[in-house]
Amino acid sequence: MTGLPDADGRTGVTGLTGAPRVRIAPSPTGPLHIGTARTALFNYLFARHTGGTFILRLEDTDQARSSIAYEKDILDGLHWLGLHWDEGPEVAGARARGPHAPYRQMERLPSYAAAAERLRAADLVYPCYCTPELLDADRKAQEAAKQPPGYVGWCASLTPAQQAEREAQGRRGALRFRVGEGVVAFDDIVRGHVEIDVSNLGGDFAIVRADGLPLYHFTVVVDDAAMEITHVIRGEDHLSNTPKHILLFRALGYPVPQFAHLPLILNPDRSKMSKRKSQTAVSDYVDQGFVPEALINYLALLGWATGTEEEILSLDEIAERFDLHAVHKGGAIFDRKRLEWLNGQWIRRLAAEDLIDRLRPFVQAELDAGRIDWMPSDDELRSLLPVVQERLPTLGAVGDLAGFLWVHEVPVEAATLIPKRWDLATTQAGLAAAREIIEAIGDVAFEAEELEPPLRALAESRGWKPGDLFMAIRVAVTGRTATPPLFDTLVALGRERTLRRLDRARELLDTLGAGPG
RNA sequence: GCCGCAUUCGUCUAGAGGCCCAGGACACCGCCCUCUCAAGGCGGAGAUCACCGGUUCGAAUCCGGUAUGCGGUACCA
Repeated sequence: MTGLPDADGRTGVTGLTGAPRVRIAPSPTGPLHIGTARTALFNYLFARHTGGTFILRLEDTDQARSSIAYEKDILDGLHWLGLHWDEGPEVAGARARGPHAPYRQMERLPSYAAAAERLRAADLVYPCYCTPELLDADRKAQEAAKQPPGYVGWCASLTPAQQAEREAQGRRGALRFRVGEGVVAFDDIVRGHVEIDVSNLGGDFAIVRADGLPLYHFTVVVDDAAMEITHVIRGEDHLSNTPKHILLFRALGYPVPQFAHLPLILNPDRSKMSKRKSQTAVSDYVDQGFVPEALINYLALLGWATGTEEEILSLDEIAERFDLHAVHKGGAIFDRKRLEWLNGQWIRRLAAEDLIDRLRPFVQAELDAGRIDWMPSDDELRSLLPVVQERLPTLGAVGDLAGFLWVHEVPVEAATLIPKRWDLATTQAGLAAAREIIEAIGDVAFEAEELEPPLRALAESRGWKPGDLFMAIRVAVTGRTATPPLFDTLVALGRERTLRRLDRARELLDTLGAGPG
C-alpha cells in the first residue's frame, strides 16, 4: 500500500516548485453546495490556466454526518458542471485513481496516525483527558468573564506517569497540538499580507478525537502535504484557520503551500449564503433547468471579472482569461435574476439537437407529474424550436410554454376567452368566422403563411383589431394569453385539434350566454 | 467579547493618482419592433466611490482613524 507517507520523518522543506497542484476537498455531509461548486470552479480554472493538476479529495472524517448519498450528489454535480478532475474518485463509493490514492480520508487513517505519532514523539502534541463537560464549563466561565474562549491547558503539562494513570483507568485522550507563542504571517494571493497572533487561536487545539478519529485541521494539512498541494484555494471562512494549518505544516516539517481565500457568496442580507435563506443545492438548479454553461459563467463572474466587458464566456474561455490575483476581496450576493438571464443567453446559443436532448428530461418530468398526457416526438420538438428557444428562461419552462400542445383537453376560463375590448357576442362571432376560415384550409396547406392572411383579412372586413381576433383564438386553443406566435401554435396543434378546441370554446361561450345575467 | 477580513449604482462589477462630476451588465422604467409573450434595438433613471482626516497641484485610486457588515473563535468541515 502507499499509505504511511512521510513516516520516515522527512523534515527537509523541499519547496513546492513544480507545476501547480490544487484540490477541492468537500465533505459528503450534505448535497453539493453552490459555494463548494464555486470553490471547485476557481481551483479548476487556476489549474487549467497554469497547466496544473486539479484534485478531488473527500473529507469524510465526520462519520456521523457523512453519507454515500451525499458523496454521489457531490460527484454528480461536479461532473455535470464539467469540472473534471485529474486525480480523485470518479464514481461515488468507487475506488479512486491517482498517484496519491486513496482520496477519501477514512481510507487514509494510517497516514494521520503516523503523522500524529511523529508529533507525539516530538512532544508537539499531548493527550488531553478533559471531559466535554469540563471544557464546556471553562468556556462558559470565560464568556462570563468576557475572556476569549479557548482551551486553558489542564492537560498540557501532565507527566508521563499521570498520563499512564489515566490510561490505566481506561480513559482515552484526545490529542492537542501545542500552539506555542508568536505571530503567524502569510501572504494570501487574494488578501495580501495577513498576520495573526497565536494567542488568538483559542489555545492548544485538538487534532485527533478521543475515539482516535483525526480532525479537520490535522487531516487537511497531512493530506495537502501528501498530495503535494501547492496552492490552497478555498473560502474566506477558512482564513482564520490558516495559522493553525501553517503551524502544523511547520511542525510536520512540510513546505507551506500558498493560500488564496475566496470571497464568500452571500444571502440577500449579506450573511454567508445558506440553505435557510437561499437555494444552495446545485442539484436544485439542475432540476429547474439551468444549464451548466450558465451556472459556470455566473459563478466565475461572482468575485472575479475579466477586466473587459465580455460577459458570456464558456468554461474554456474563462480558464484562458482567469487570474487569481484579480479575484475580489469582498463577498458577493447571489443574484438569481442575473443567473436566469445568463441561462437564457446560453439556451439561445445551443444547437437544435443539443437543446432537444436537454429538453427531453424536462418534458418527461411534465409527463411524470401528470401535467401533460403524452411525450412529443423529437421531430415535433425540433419543429417547435424556432419559436420556443428564445422564449425559454430555463429548460424547466418548456411545460409552461408549450405544454398545452401535449394534452387531450386544455382548461379554458370563459372570462379570459373574451378579449379586453370585445364583448361576448363579438367573441362568438369572431370565433365562428375564424373557425370557418381555418376549416377551409386543408391539411396540406395548414401552414402559418396560409393561415395568417385570411384571418387578418377577416378582422379587417369586420372592423376588428387583428390582435383582438388573434387573442380570442389564442385563448380558445391554448387556454392562455401568453403563448408562442399564434399561427405557429395552430400549425403545431394541427388542423383537427385546432377545430376541436375552437368548438369547445364556442360551446363554453354559448353556456355563458344562456346563463343568468 | 476577542481575532481577522471587507466596504464603487438595488445587484454583479470596470477602475491600480489626472482619460471618472465614475464605464458595462442584471433588474427597473420608457420608446421602437409586434397577434400575446419573449427575444432584439434605442433611450432613461440609478453611486456626494461607507464616513472623517491626511499626503498631493490633483485621490474612487496612497496613508491613518471611525463606522458598519461579515467570517472565525468545537474532540464540525
